[in-house]
Amino acid sequence: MSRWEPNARERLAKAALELYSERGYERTTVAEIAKRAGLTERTFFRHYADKREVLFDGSNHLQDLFVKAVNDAPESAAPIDIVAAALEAVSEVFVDRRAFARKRQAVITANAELQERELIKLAALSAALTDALRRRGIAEPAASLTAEAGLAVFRIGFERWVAPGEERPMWPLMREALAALRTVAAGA
Amino acid sequence: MSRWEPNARERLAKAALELYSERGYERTTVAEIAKRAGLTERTFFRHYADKREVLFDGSNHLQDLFVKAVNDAPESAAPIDIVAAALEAVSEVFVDRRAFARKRQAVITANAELQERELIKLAALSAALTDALRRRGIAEPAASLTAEAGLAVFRIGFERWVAPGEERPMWPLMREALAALRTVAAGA
DNA sequence: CACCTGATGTCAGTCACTGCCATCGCGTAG
DNA sequence: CTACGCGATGGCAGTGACTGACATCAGGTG
Repeated sequence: MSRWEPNARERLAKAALELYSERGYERTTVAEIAKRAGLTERTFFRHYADKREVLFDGSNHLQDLFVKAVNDAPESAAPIDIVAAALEAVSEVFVDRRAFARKRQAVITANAELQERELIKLAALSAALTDALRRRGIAEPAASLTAEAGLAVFRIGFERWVAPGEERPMWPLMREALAALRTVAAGA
Repeated sequence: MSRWEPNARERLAKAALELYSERGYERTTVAEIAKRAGLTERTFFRHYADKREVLFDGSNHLQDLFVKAVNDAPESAAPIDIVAAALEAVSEVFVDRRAFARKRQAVITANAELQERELIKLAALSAALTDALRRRGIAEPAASLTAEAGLAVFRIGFERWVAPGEERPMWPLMREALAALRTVAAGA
């Protein structure tokens, strides 16, 4: 038997989400999170850079997924179709995660600091997408705009997917948002 | 003669930008900013909610401008043309502010926390634009997407406008980015 | 002249976050 | 088998952002 319980990082993330849900982000101290996870405050900061980051562990994974999907799109695809393919691939991964996503999103929506962190994660994702598109030979500013527009679609689709009462899977919602973007940009 | 020097708020903003430029945001303490402005730390926090906000006093003004321009666009204009009109109106206001904008932007670019704050200000702007578009009868998700796409154009245009060496006025840069968006979204 | 108001100062306190050093079970070189 | 180093953790003091409560005082008001 090892000296410490395993999965310290996961225990911290779980404790944090619980506490943020129960009494709100601001009224939760890092010491409380650590205590619930059976650890100390100092150890929390060894696993997560700050009190917000504990909610954003999945961001890197999402970014990798997006980039991989862009890389895997057919050679001949137009920028907007590459983005569509990436959105479809990413949508698959969220199957069975709606309950967790709703809980997490409720916490984030209730606090401006957490929204800031979410926005910068999305901005990093946008930059990674832009890079991936440029590596496929798409020039600026088309690469940036495609990434930005694609993420706008993702945000709106995700927002609807986690909305209370919504039960459709993610991909159809993404497809709807994408169609709306095409219409708007065409000048309708 | 009054008891205190006037324009405390402006003095704080000026001192903050100077210090953030000189030694970086992180290595500047609020006490130092207050001291340079001839005030105390406590007074700083009476004028600005936090250490970051002192760089974002102009955000509300920008948002008002955007919304007004949307409201003033011709009745018959399509969503994307409303956004174009707003971008043109906003561009006028930045004439003669390039030096200040560059200094401020350099500080923000050098620090992740400041970028977070900038992103949430832009998100608030996006929400305000969405509202304004909806009040003009544009339905969702077209309103959101138009606002998001419009802001993507603004970000890219602004980025180029403050880039070193760039001397063209803002509006032509915005027009170029807008044209690129149309092309991308059309599926080219 | 007495009173009120608004902008500021003072001070103590909380909490996020960091640097430094100590602890100790475990694997491994010798 | 033993000594040694490693890795994850704890303990602790310190800095700095931010807040709440109370004091101060010039100038306007009745």
